[in-house]
Amino acid sequence: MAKSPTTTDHPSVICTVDVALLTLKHDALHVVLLKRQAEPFSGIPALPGGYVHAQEDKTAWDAAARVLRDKASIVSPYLEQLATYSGAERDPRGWSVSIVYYALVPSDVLEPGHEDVMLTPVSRLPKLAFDHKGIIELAVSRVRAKSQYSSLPVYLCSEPITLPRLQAVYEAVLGESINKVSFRRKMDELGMLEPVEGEMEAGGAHRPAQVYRLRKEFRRELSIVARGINS
Amino acid sequence: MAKSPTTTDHPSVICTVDVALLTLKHDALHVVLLKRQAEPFSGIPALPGGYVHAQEDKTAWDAAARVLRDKASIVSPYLEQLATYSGAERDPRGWSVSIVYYALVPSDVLEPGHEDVMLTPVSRLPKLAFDHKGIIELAVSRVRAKSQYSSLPVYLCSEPITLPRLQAVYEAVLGESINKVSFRRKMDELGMLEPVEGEMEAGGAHRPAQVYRLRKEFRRELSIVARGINS
DNA sequence: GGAATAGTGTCTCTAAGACAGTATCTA
DNA sequence: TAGATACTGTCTTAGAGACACTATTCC
Repeated sequence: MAKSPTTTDHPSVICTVDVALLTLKHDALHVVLLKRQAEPFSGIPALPGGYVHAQEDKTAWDAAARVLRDKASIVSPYLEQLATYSGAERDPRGWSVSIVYYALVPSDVLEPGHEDVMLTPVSRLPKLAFDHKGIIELAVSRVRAKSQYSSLPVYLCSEPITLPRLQAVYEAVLGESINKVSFRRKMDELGMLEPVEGEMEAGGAHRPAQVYRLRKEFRRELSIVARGINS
Repeated sequence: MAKSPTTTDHPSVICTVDVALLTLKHDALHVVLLKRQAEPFSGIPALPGGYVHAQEDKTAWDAAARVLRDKASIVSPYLEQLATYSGAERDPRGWSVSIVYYALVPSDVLEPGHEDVMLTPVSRLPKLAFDHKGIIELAVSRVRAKSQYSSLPVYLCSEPITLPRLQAVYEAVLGESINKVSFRRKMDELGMLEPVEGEMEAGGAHRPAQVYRLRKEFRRELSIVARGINS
């Protein structure tokens, strides 16, 4: 065991972060991909990512947030660690570590402008750089699993929200229809929404829906229930 | 963006793995701790861990398996990634990444011999090196959560197993008693056990218990149920 | 036979789903 | 008023827990 106080005995590890930035478009999960500008995999779509900047980032989470800010102009999304991919084979430059995060945003915070930004349905992924295809698949399955028993999908919605729209979001994420009564019981149990008194969402030839907002306690924190939404 | 083909633009990141090795002793979860031999935190208990050896380890998982082999003589435990801890503050040597794994073993595969090996109840953790206390707490909560709806606790048992003993293991992990009928229904639903025909575990002044073994499909793979064991 | 634990049959209770009813808007 | 969707009341059904009963061993 070395006792070199400041620097590395084993410097030959590349340390990066990548972010699977997910959103909902046309009732389907999409992921943000960027065409790579540099080798390796130049020109191939990849997740937004980059080196950890030890001088600048306090943690890998901060590095992921910086990547989102710089490459997608996203400022404070729901951002959580997914897993860490590592090994000698995944990057031709050498033994690499990628600490991977996933983020959820409402589609309206994505700027349409950017060149090279591809908003791609997760069910139709093209060839991707590195092991990013497997990463996205893991991210999607994680989001599906957490959506079963938590308020996670609200981060795909812009506020304020109505229960019918939120149910459509859950159904899009989970890929199956949900019983309306059960869904509303579950949202009540989650306790994350509060009605905005008197506010209704009109806009159709039908009864308007009650408007809700997310309680402050759940703006950055998930709400969890013991038994999931479907079986 | 750099295009240096083999080495690092940002070399000043320390890359390590740590393992939360958990077992059951006296019906309580315990974690294996080692007194650190070197600075920093020399003499303080810590999780078994070490540098990633880029020449030797194909992935971080392999590094974790090597650490277990070298430091605890554990050969093929259930070993799964927990999370990655990173940042400038957690290690006085500099900006560090620790890819953390957790492992479950039956207590009888732990060699009692080793000096400096402390088998410590997770409910009575001493002062620990680095951020290892928080890591252990996360590992325990992850194991508890997964045990609700999966066969994870079987990795804490040595085979062959009986249902009464397995129920005691689940109860120890979850920290609450489980209805016997429900538990047996759930084990049946998990479908991971097969009875060893004719084999009974005697050893008391009472009816002997049917002996089961783990089906081959589940030796390295969890079995999952949709609805958890308790509510 | 008595004590102890293994294993099972069955009733109750809770929670999820089905379904239909009422409410409230536009055209 | 017709049509559409929001919301709610309530019945049905499925799964989890309670409890008691039988089974099998040792003493």
